[in-house]
Amino acid sequence: MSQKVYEDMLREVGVKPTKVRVAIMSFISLNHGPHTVEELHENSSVTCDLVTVYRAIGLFEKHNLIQSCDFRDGQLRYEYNPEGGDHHHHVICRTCHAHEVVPLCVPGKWRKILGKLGYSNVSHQLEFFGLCRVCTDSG
Amino acid sequence: MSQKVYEDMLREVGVKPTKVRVAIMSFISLNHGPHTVEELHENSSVTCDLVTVYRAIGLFEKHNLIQSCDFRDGQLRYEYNPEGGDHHHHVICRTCHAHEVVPLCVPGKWRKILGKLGYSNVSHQLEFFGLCRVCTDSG
DNA sequence: TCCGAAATGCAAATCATTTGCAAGTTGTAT
DNA sequence: ATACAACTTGCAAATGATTTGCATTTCGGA
Repeated sequence: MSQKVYEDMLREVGVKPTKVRVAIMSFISLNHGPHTVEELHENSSVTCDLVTVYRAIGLFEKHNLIQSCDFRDGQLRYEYNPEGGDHHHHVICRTCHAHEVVPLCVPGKWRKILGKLGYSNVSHQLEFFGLCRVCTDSG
Repeated sequence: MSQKVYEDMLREVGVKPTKVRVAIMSFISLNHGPHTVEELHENSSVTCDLVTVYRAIGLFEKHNLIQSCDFRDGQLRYEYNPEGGDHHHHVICRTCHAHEVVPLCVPGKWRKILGKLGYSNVSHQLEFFGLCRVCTDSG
């Protein structure tokens, strides 16, 4: 397979492409939707300790290969961080925790502002919280 | 004092204005900057159990009186959620955890989009993460 | 004043995430 | 090839914010 793509992806940011890391990176790249660490652990094509998954995603996130989402349900989720286009966020129901994609992202010009503040390598985490239609009606 | 302001603020959303809640609400309204639960517990003008603070902010957040910020350092922070103007977000250094205000917020028109998705009572959580000047230089 | 619902304090549980350490793996230079 | 040093992994245990259960207290309305 083209493991190579993911190996290179890791090498590019200075992360040694071990078997486990490549497997997780591959899974996260190919499967949409933010995944819990548990999910990554269960579904990646390589068997490893849960701790190893934590360590891998820690690295990935540090190097901006993935981004985290906080649905406020006690565990973080992670999602592939595409360089360009497909960036988006989520809206989560405060009551039933249903969630869906919000096809919006913060304006590009904000990067400039953050640059002026002296920050480099900036990522962001944005989630919307509200009451979904069902919960609005029944609440 | 004009405790009354805060009592009314709570009553308006259907939260019984107990002494503790009013004290916390008052503190959070008057003191800028996101506060950890610990900080609220220590600095509010009323002595109460830490658990009570958790329960109070849980209520406040549910009713959108406050918003949470996740600096990714293991504890959530909370901040007064002003109806109109002063809304803003933060940028946090991934390395040294320094943080400062980013005087930006998501465009108002997004509310409409979220409304169309069927969500009411929408709030959001937005944080930027990057490397501050110091850490960029030394890293 | 009395009653019942809601709020609080205290103690203990929960549970995602982190850490320490020993063992295994990898790349590199000899 | 071989050996070394650095890095990665697994396992077990710790950490620490947040939540939960329950008995007691408080508060507003009858």
